[in-house]
Amino acid sequence: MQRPTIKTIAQETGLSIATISKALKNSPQVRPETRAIVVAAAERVGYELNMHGVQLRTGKTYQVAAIMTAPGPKQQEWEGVEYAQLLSGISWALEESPYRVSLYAVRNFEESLATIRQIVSLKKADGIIVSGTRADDPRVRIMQDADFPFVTYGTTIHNDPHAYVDADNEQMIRRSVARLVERGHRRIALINPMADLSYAITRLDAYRGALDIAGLPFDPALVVHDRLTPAFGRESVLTMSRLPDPPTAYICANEASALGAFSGFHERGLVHGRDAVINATDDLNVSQYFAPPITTYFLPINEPSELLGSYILRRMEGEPPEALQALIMPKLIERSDDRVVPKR
Amino acid sequence: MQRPTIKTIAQETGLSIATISKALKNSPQVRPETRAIVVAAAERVGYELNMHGVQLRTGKTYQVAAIMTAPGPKQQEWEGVEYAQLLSGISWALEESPYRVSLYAVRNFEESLATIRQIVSLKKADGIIVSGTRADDPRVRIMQDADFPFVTYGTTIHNDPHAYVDADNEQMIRRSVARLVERGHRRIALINPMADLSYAITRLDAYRGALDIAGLPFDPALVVHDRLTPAFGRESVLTMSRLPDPPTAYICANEASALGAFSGFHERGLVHGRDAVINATDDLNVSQYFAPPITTYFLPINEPSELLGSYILRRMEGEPPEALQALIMPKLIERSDDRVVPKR
DNA sequence: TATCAAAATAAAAACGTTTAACTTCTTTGT
DNA sequence: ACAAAGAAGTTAAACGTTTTTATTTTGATA
Repeated sequence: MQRPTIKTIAQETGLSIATISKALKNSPQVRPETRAIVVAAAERVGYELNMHGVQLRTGKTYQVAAIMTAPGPKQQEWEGVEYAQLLSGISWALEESPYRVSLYAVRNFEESLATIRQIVSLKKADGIIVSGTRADDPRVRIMQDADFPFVTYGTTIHNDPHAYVDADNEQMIRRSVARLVERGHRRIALINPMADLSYAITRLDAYRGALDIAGLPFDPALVVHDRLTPAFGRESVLTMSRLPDPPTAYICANEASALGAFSGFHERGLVHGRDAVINATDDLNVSQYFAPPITTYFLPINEPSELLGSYILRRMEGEPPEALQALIMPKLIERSDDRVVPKR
Repeated sequence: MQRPTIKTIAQETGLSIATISKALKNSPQVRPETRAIVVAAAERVGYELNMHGVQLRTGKTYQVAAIMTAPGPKQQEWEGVEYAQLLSGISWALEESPYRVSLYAVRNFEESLATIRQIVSLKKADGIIVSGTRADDPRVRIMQDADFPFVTYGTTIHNDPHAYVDADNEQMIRRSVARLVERGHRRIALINPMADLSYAITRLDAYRGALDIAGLPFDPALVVHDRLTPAFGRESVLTMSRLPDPPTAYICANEASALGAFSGFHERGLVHGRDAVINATDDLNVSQYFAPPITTYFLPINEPSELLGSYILRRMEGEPPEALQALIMPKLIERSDDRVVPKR
């Protein structure tokens, strides 16, 4: 027995396939009574819309492309693990819609650029979600030029306005620094993501601004940029703790680097809360299990990810991008006093 | 200007669309010279196959459904993070093929069952990759009954043979236990995944077998089953360390639970290597950053994930499932001596 | 050179849907 | 009472491909 089509329903009801099609999509051209008959018949025969027909006819793909930048296979590091939660959040937001998440794993920025170019020009999806935005992001421009719906996870700085979701990095860093200064810290390290990422710049600027306000000097030796792996956090601590005037606080951009920082503490014999402290930005709620638990700004990743999903839906419906911008302020979770007794 | 189709090429070359179609798929029915002409023309006009037409005509979807079981949004726990790497591995394995990974996030087993039922009956994908297998898995049976290509990440115990990829849990646990026994441990705890998962049973059986061989008694109080979150690892340590005769070694099923176990150590004032030790199964290579680093069986997750990708491709090509089964033995990484001085 | 089989190409139908254009029927306004 | 307008439905074409069937071309043979 074949899968029923609108033709099946047409025969079943004696109506034409055009009417069936219209009835099923609630066109005002068909009478409510007729629609009821059609719907009943569809129900009876177990009809389900065949997307392939729709896609061919309308050119819509009903796919949302999620561009996932993950390091290559050789690169065995704890990086980008929050992507799992990000994807599931997006997927759930699309659940009630006919759209599916189609995954495009890429190794680096260039690949993501090429992939996006292809998706846009060959219309392999109806919308794109992309993360790891740069200050001036060519991918954003490509999609804007083609008038292609997209949402970024992360802001840009020099691009025209577009739909985005991001944590409020600016506020987060300003308050982090201010709080540490209040607690007597004068040498605060910033473990920052890759320098070309937009939020690295935002964080750095906020950091410098906060230092200014506190009347503290900016020391480039206390700022590092790289991929946010544990290895990076570890190396940073190993290096900076050897400075003549080492930091008493480390602000880590995520939990992976914070974990690595702990590893560096262990290696150097540093004790958290005595020699220095670690703060972090948390989106997996894992810092509470560190020993000791650390103070973090916590933004449960499902929030931005579900927002990404609903934004791309609304963007594909034609809503203007200006209405689809969210900066979310993470919640401060103070798990540690974070005071450090000044040496001597 | 419209996107070129085979019709464009037909006009361009003066051939019929049937010939174009055949030429482009290397049918022996078309002369090499003709094919050359067609290919050249296709190149010239920048032709790309339109999948929608193909899909409608052939019924193939060129989608591989990846069923991702992730806890609901409220459930803010570090769980299932390795899924990100899993998905990217699969996605890379499919890169050269026309197939794409389509993501289906589900909250629990029942949802995954329903989702798979739907994918199979409505043919929403050409193949399925599913994880979290149970000893007797109804999803496997559904797919087998429908003769639907699939690969599981994880074995089953009571199902008919099918394609799978898994770590060799049996060997891993046997050797883990034997190694700990060699180092003087007589009370070894097993932090195991949910009891209905196939690998929980495999691990438990191996654990009992290894204890038997070592002449040690089996104590049910030393075995716990639950979702592998840090919270679970932590709770397990908090509880077990209060036993009259507490364990001196904890074998954790993944890194999340191992991290939680450390948190439990910290809470109880236990020192790793003095009071007890933690071993784990590692697929993200993160245990090296614990303080102190712990001994693990390491299986870089990209290995099984790329295997999953290539297996599903071969399965969709019609290879028999018996040829597509892999049990991978993780590599022992001894980061700690793991001897514990007996109390008193 | 005529014949025939084989090889190469063309024609046409089909996959399931949407939609523009058309027909029929009913209602409304003068 | 009748034309015009509106409502509800139908017809037919179209989206881009594959594949079955039909037709033409080619080359070998008698």
